[in-house]
Amino acid sequence: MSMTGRDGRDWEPTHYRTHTLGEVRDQGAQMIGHEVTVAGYAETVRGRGAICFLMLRDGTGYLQAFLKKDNMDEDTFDAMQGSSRESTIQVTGIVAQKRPPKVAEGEPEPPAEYEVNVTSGQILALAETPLPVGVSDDVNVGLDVRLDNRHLDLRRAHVNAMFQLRGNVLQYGRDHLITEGFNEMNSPKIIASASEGGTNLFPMKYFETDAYLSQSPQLYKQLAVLGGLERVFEVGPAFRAENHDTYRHLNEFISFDIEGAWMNDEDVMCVQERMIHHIWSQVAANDQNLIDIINEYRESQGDEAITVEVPSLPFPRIPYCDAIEIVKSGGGKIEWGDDIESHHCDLIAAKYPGFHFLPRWPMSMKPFYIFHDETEKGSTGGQLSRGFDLNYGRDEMTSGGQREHRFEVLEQNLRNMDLNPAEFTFYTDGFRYGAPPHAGWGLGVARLLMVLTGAGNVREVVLFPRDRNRVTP
RNA sequence: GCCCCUGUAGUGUAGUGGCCUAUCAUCCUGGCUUGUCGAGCCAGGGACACGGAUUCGAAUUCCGUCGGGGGCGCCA
Repeated sequence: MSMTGRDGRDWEPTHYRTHTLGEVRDQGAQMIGHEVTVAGYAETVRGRGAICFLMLRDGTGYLQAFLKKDNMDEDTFDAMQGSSRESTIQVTGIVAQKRPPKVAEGEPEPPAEYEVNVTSGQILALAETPLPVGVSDDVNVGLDVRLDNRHLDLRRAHVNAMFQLRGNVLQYGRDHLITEGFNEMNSPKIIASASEGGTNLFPMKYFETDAYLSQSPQLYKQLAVLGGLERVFEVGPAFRAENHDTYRHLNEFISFDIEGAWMNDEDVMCVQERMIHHIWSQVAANDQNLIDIINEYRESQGDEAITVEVPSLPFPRIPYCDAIEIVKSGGGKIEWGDDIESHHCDLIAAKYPGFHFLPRWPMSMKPFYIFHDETEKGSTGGQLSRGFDLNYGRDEMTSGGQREHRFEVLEQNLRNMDLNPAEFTFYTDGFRYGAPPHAGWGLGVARLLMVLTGAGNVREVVLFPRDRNRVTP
């Protein structure tokens, strides 16, 4: 005997239950008269004296347990009738058809529903009252209160759906990269020095030595490629000690990172758009139930429903020089060599609201390890690079590029940026013994989820976000 | 780091110097109810972030502290 799990597959029964709630709900017709043991959270407890209705919830759905004082031990009955919302309860009983609810004259009869007529059971864990976050309350709880009580927030249907979707998205991304020959790897998160210039590192003590939390797997995935793994990817955390406080930044975030040998920037942009296309296609094909749950909540809050529109390929490419012109013609103040800031992105997004690549940034704006072709110059004669971003609307999802594989050029790039090559040997040493041309990118998983779920804040789609003001829970 | 906004029961809110012994919903506690399903009915409970100032009088005005939100920079 197996039971039907949340994913629709057969699960082995466990010590605490013979069936899932969704299974009894869906297949109750064939189960009438059979004894089942189920368990779940008590979402509501409606008492009527000598009878009691317990609405149980597990990962698969809802099922009503019907308790009658005459049918069971009286102390057990009283305990369950007096239990608080969100307590976990196990019941054993006989599957039966529910009595149909009263319907107004002329209304159609609703389809048959099933319940468990309880004969025995126990409270597994009683919930304290009151709940800091009402799981089914019709109030709009603030994000900070929710994050302080994420374990309860997660019991809410739409929140739970978002994180199920997140897990699926990671799986679809992995699946796609594996079909393209990428090998999953893991890089160290404790490092002795910067693996990528620019951002602030979190210092830590590694025994008697100073060390840092890794800000990026950049160097390590390159070394793996140099070593002949050819195509690698990693899904892992990056840590950045920056004092930003916006809807799209965290100090710890998960990135989807790839690196591939014998590839240039255009090659890995193609990998990325195929991967995103695959993720969106799979979500559209498999996860409409989760999207529906999210939309049910959104509609209750007066928010517009989200739809999964699979983006068409290829994504538009808007080279930096063209992007500057779009910003200028939209009234933005910008010159060649300036960074494209958020308010500039708004102007570009007006023309390209979906996914779009911004390739060929000025070399002067990119790190020393980005590849450049000396024949590629910008409209004012500045050196262009093979670095790119991927934006969705105004938001940056990815940055990536072809990497410089020639040792001498790496050293020259450092000198051009007034950096001392002697201080970057941790990076450049890997390139002394020959290196294939290669390229890669890092994609913010939470930012991708924001697009997919319509979340207005990256914290919505990160279980336990870490920002400047939050290290707990 | 800079700029702007904000802090009222467990949660979400009303409140603009006296009508506040502070509104409403949800919630919580107790009681009634042998078919509820947004259960119902009855009774009860719970808050002005903290410290100072102005004033006859402060939830309301001002200052400080500590929280929270938004924007910018930078980034994924």
